[in-house]
Amino acid sequence: MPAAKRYSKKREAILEVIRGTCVHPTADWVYQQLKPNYPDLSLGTVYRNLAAFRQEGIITSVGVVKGQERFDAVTQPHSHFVCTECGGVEDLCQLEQPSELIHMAGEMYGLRVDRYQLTLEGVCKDCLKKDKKSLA
Amino acid sequence: MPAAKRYSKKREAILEVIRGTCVHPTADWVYQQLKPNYPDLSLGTVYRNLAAFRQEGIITSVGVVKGQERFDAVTQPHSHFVCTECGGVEDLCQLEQPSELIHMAGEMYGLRVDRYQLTLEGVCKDCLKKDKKSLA
DNA sequence: TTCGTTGCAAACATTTTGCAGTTTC
DNA sequence: GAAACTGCAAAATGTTTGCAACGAA
Repeated sequence: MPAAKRYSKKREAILEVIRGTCVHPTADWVYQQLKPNYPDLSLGTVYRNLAAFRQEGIITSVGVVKGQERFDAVTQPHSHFVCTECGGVEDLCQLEQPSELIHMAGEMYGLRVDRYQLTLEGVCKDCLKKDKKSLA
Repeated sequence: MPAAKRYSKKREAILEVIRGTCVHPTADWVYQQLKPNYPDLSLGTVYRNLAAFRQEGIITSVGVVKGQERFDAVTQPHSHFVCTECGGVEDLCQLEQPSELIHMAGEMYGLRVDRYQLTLEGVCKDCLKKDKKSLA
């Protein structure tokens, strides 16, 4: 791991992409977005930078959905909904966080809690609509 | 996918193993546990049965930790703590579930919520102890 | 005898890594 | 010029799958 850090146009672009979307992208999604403007971009670079961002705490991981890790530029705790049909991930910002509960849990169990995440799983609005249609 | 279902000693054993532990095992962990008693057991069989159990709702997935999926024989909603150092997963049964919140969220966003999960992430008791020691 | 189940190994998909060339400072 | 960054491709990892043999009903 490098001690100092240098500027990199591609790194900046990767961060911009993930900050500019709410789809909670995969590494490959970020790569596909940038490829047209950066034809010599490598998927490995995207992985490397995402890993670095995460370590710096600039981004966070929502978890693995259908085998692919999903990232999020919003690092403050908030809830997510994962659609098991389309794999979509939505923010549920209006859902309040059980932060007191979490704090208590740490003390109760003797743990250091760095992060927490409430994840709901089910079928999203669009997929529900599609499913209804295909039944007809 | 088969319509009817037949008995299988190995399937039973796999279920027994996952029901008899609280480590939230990986497929490979289950495999390693059974290998001594079932020398001709195949890892593929473990994967196939775990997938089937999950589809039947007999087991559930806690998520992917350090690249490996973790399973749980307890299917009713409860919270988990994941240690980012050792990869251990603990149940936090005493932590009450924000079930009303979840119910509201479904209606608010027009979603069908099938499952939810509160996951805390940090460093567990044992790893905290180890870390302290290695500092000395 | 039928057809679900399994072992085995090959196939797959995602992610990581080594290295040589390039870019930043 | 030193060291970080990148492209490329190979490697590593976890999981899935095809097929022939096996086993339960």
